[in-house]
Amino acid sequence: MSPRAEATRRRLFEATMRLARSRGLVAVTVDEIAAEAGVAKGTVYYNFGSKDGLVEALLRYGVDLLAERLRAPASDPDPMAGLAAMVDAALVFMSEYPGFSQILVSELWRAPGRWQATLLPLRENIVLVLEDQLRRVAGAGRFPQGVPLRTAAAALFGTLLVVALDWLVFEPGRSREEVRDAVLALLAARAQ
Amino acid sequence: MSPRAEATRRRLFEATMRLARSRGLVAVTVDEIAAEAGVAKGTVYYNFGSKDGLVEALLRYGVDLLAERLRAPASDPDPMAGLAAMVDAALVFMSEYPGFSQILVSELWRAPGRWQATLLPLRENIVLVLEDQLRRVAGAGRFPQGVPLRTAAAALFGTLLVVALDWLVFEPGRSREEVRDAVLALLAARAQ
Amino acid sequence: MSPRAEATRRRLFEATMRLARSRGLVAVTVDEIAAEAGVAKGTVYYNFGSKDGLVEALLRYGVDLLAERLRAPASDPDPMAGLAAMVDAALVFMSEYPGFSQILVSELWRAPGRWQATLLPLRENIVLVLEDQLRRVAGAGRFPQGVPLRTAAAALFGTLLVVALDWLVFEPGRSREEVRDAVLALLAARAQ
Amino acid sequence: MSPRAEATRRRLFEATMRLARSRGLVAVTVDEIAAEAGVAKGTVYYNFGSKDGLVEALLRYGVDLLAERLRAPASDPDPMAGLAAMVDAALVFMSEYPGFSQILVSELWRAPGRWQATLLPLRENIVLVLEDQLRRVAGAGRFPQGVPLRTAAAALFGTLLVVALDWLVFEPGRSREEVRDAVLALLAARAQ
DNA sequence: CATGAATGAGTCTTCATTCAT
DNA sequence: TATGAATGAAGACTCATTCAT
Repeated sequence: MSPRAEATRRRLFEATMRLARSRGLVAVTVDEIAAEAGVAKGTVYYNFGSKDGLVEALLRYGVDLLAERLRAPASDPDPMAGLAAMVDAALVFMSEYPGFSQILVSELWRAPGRWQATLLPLRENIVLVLEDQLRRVAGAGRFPQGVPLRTAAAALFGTLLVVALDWLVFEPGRSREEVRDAVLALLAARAQ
Repeated sequence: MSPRAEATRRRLFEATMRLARSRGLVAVTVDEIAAEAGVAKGTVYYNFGSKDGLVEALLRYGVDLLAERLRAPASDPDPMAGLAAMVDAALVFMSEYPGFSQILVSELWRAPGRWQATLLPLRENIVLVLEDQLRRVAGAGRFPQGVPLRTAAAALFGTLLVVALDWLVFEPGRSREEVRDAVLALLAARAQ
Repeated sequence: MSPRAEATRRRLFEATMRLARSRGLVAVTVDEIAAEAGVAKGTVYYNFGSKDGLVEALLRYGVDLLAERLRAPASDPDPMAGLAAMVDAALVFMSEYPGFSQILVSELWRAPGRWQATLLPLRENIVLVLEDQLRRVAGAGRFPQGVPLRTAAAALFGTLLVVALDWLVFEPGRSREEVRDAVLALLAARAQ
Repeated sequence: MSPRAEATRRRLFEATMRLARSRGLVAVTVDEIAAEAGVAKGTVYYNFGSKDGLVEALLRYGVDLLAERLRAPASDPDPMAGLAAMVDAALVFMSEYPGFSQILVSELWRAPGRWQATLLPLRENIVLVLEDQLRRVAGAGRFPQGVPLRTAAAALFGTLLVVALDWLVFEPGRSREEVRDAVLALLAARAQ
């Protein structure tokens, strides 16, 4: 793909996320997306084939970016510090891309949804990163017993999403640190 | 309102929830809703005036029902048992109305959303019920310090939603008790 | 179907035939058809579901009408007179519906075409009517041997189409009788 | 024109005929033609300026080729043998270029059609070749009186087209000789 | 009261054409 | 000379809403 096309695609992603935040993917029109990105409508179809194609590529793009951000703190020697850094990284991502977070929370639990086939493996990606970290935390004896790590990781992902959105939508004045500490405090993953 | 009209309205609500579960409110058409409910399209307009009118009435109906279910366990003399019963009641509601839960998670954090004006006061209702219960738990010394009760209640509501949806969509085989215990274990409210 | 809907459909058929004559079905837009018929565009979709649906119904409508016209002279006791009357009936139909004739000649020999599945059985209908008549002519000893009746009937149908169109497009001044006699003279189906 | 360009143009012609056979000229896109011919889309515009330019060149190319094929048997000293050879040559051409034949039958009788201005003189060419031959047949006393030769030639052209298409589309198993003999038998030109 | 045929503004999509490289 | 990314006017189709019956 040419660098020019690459840039065009990224601009279409950003435009879509900005617009979908308040109205949802379905209610955003291709005309609006093209206008917001500063390209002609045909360009969307030249690059993605359809509105659905654009959405699918956007979901991949966003989730891959989030997973990459989450993976960075995994190497921290202190598991609890690493977990805190992951929570923080997630909050950073979600405040950078509130539109994408809104899209995720809207689309992730449809049964079956138009993009389930795309989203499921992507979600798996993220949950695995979190699960690995929780395993390290558990290995350090700092995770409550009785909850399967897979379940805890999935719950952590969902909780992060909704807490971040609560923060961004209803209490944008609070600092990221506050929110991060609240999440950690609400998780049982703190010292006994 | 006549009992017959009442029944028609309820059937339209149920049809809407069934259809919106996998596609979202915006993507569901009035034709489909009428067909699914077994009435003529004109009947929707006769009863609700518009699609938005139907949606608004549905949101009120669902949230009021959920709030009512949550309020019942508040009278339990043991705050922790009451909290557990509330979590359980929420899970019961969400498994009874998975479509409504999906609608909530899709619409609650739009900024600003088409139904924000309707949803915000309704959400307030639910969060307040949870906050009151958390206050009782805190009064019994069983809630970690440092997290404002309002924030904790809001987070609890979101977490309940996403954990319930995780359960219903991805692990429908698990029992409600398991899920409830996982939620309680993951909340710091199990301190001591 | 209500009489009102019936009338609407017929008007859409007539409008489509008028417009398709000079440009072909593909080049005619649904907007134009609706405007020509004096209804809103949505009415086309309410009645036929799609442009293709309209075209398919139109093909059925036109071919059935033609077959009906052709069947009338079959009862003539004189087979040659009956054949002449059939040729005449076909020419009458084609001069009444030149647009439909143009559609037929454009669509009949696509391989495979979008409406082949619809057209093939319809064409069979017409060819059978002609074949039956040729069989009566042959029974009276007035048809050359060596050409299968099926083939002759199919060829007669095609020839009628193109001769009628030659007449309507290039020599509209000639009378129908002249054209009919030319067709009959060019066919070997005349006295030996 | 360079030989290479000549080859490119011919490949675009062949691609267009292949694609237009089942869908018609209007429904075939420049993208498809370029892909089928194995060249970039820009090459079409480089060589023909527009889609219409390509189509016009194709019509000229095909009709000239057909006329050339038809002219060859005109020198046969036996007019009936020459006519039979012409019919045969036409059938050979149409079986070699079924797509072109389909284009002709679709476009020839539009009133007025997009390519009428191009097609009419071309058609005149072919009809004249046939008319000349019929004149020779009539000179030998083997053509029925009462049908103007111009009309008979035009009808013969149309009949050849539709009989050939009937053959190619509905009865591809039959031999060309059979079809040729059927055409001749059905023409009154076999008188005596 | 209820219906369903009809409406038309608004969407998604196509595709002939242009033009920078 | 050839390419293919980009364009935007135009076309197929949707769907909330209206209204005569």
